[in-house]
Amino acid sequence: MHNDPIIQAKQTRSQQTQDKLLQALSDCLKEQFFEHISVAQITERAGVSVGTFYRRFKNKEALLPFLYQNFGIKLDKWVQKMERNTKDSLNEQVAYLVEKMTKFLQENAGIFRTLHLNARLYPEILPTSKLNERSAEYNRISAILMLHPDEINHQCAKTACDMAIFVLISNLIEKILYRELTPALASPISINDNTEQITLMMQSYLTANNLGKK
Amino acid sequence: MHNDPIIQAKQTRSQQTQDKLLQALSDCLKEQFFEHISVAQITERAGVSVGTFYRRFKNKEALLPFLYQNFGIKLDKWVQKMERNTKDSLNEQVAYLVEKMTKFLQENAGIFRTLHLNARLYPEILPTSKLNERSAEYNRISAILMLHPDEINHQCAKTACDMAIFVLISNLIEKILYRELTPALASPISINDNTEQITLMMQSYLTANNLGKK
Amino acid sequence: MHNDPIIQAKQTRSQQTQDKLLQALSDCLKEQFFEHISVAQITERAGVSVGTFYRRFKNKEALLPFLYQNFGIKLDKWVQKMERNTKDSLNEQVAYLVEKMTKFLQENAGIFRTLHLNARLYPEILPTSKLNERSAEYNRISAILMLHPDEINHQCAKTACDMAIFVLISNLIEKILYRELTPALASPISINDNTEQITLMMQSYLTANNLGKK
Amino acid sequence: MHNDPIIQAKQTRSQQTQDKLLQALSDCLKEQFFEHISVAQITERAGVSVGTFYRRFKNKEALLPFLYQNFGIKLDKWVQKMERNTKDSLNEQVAYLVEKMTKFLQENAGIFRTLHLNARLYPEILPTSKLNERSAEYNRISAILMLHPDEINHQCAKTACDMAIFVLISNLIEKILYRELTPALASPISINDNTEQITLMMQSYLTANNLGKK
DNA sequence: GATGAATGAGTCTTCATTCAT
DNA sequence: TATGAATGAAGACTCATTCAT
Repeated sequence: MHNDPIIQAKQTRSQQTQDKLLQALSDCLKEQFFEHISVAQITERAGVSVGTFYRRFKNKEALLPFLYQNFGIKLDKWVQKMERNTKDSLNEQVAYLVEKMTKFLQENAGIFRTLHLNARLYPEILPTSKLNERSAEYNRISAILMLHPDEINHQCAKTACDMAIFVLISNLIEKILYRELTPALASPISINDNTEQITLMMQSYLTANNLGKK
Repeated sequence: MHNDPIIQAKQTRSQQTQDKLLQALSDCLKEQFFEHISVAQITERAGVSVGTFYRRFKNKEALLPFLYQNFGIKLDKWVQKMERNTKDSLNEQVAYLVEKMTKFLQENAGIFRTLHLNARLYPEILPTSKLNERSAEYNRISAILMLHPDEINHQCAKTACDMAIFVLISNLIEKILYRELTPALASPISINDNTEQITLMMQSYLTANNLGKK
Repeated sequence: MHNDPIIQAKQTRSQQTQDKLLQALSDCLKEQFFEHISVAQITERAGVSVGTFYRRFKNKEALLPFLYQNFGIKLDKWVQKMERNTKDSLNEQVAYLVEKMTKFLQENAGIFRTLHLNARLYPEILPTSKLNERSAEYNRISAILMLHPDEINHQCAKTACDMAIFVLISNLIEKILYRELTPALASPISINDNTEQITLMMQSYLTANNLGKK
Repeated sequence: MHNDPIIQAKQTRSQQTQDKLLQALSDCLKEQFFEHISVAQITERAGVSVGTFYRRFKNKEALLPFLYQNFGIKLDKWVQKMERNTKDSLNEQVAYLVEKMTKFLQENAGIFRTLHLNARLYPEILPTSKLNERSAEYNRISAILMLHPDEINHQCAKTACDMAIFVLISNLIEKILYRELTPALASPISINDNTEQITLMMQSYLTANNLGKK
């Protein structure tokens, strides 16, 4: 006769449906692109009726913010993990970051691809605030490199770290998320080589070695 | 009453229709994404009937290879120009390449974006052979850097050049084509800084300076 | 622990719910047509759940008879008022009736329009018995004119009075309820002129002047 | 090998479809109200596909103007007929008009009901210009009565004729189009009596007999 | 009883593709 | 051969009604 289980159950029912729908969308996204997924498909996969879908969400697009939000949590956790596992030297830190980020992208390729492409197809439906939050996380990753300021040989260490992170991410997006397409495909570098070389490139860039320029 | 002129005329007419349709598609692509363009729209813009469209092309997707082909010609010309304008030192060569490629992408952002996204949305409709041709062009760009072998301080100069080019392209795709989106947006590097820094990074990477690593 | 108060309370509560729903429907009808009002809208406005609605009423249409009934009470009161305020001469009586009826329609245009249109859109859901009751009220209005039998110059005074009332009502429906639509709109008669002229017409018709007929 | 038949055929095909759809709507309207008719119903009845419907008309509502237009032509013809068949005396003229108009409404009750109700349900979709045209036709009918100015005993003959016509139309709308509903139902006047009495009323009103008032 | 979540039939609408002319 | 009318499958969305809690 306790209230809690009942309330819990009530909350859960509603929430369960929403979760089922989000999960169904995630599943569908592994096979096809958002645009090609119909509401009927999602609801069928979720085991609910279309009406139920429209009771929760205004339309298919309304699901995306939740996807972004869920992803944000995942991303935050990952960054936290990186922040807890710092390395003693810059070079080690860079190597570790490249390795872990590669793995992170590989393991979440489906969701990453979706969000990456959606952002490009529907820039308007992304709430600006969310984007800013990503910016915060990029900063935090950059800050991890900044833990080794004396090893960074650069006019502006901050800029260098930001740039290194940005280059790394751009590189991994193409190499990991779209490895079977141009430009990744056109480039004869294997994934393993890519990991090694991008590490090397970041290290070269960040450390003293830029004396050569002028 | 000679056959030739008539056939000629027919071929020409046929060709004209095809060109008109391709042009119409290109025009439409400036305003909306391929997916959202209907056959009716294309034919209306081209001034031909839908029936005529289906006489020439199996479906809308069948237009894309032609678009890729046209782009291939453009790309080839650009690479040729790069091949003709080589620099004396590796560092100069890198700086020149970064500058020109940035400009090339900026000037053709529309078509680049379309092809880049289409490739990601419809990987299946890209004929493999076309991709290989791209691969050839990537190779040629890489080869330009290889003109300075003694300046490249690397186990495998070829790998290093390929990698440098691939990183450059990935970087420019995000920074130039999607500058208002994550990750470009989340990164605080300006476009000018990006040009400068990516040059620096490639130079650091390619030249001797990797002594620091170990 | 007496039953009465509880039952009373229950009945009251039940009745309250019903009243709330009827009131909600009335409110909605001021803004949109019955057809376009959803059960969800009504219940939301009434502050009850849809389930509760369906416990009370078979469906949305089942609300209408209650609306008609409420209106019947209003109408009855108005007729009673007319019956209490009779005039000495037929002409005066007609003028008074026209004036008051015009005002009555103007003041209740919303509900009149609704019932008038609903009756036309859903003739089947009007319980016949209710209609007969209207018939009774029409008769009572007609009877008011019949209070001046000697002034009515007609083969059948009853027929003449019934006819006069019917013509008056038809005229006011179009002129008052739908004054911005055809036929009212197409007719260049102003509302004031209409009041005056319909009075005149009824008087002409009812009084001696039908000598012309044969 | 004449062009005409072919062109004719082409024009006809397109036109035929449109006519079929309009006819189908008309047929459906005999059984149910516009609002309750689905596009699928109309196209099925017309023997064409839904796609064909949407090629001609933006949506269901887009059919209405055509219905109005067709009706306008019919109405115009009827008015012309009335204009050609004038009577020698006002009384005869009134009687003739009442008789013919009653018949006209009876024969076109379906379409009249539809237009009358639609105007009330969707006042916004009626192009104002069309309404004005009706106004012209009302004027023409009124003008027929005005052919007997010396028989009309009224301050303003024009006003009297307009009023008479408006009252007649209002009366017939309720009595003919909605004879089984309030107020027509509530009034004990038969249709035959109504014809006779409305004639009488108009005659009384228009002719000298208004001396009695004061 | 009351609640409101879930259902699913029904409607509108689009658009790729076919086919009569 | 070119045209554009016709087709119909497919998808989005609504809402009256039911039913588990």
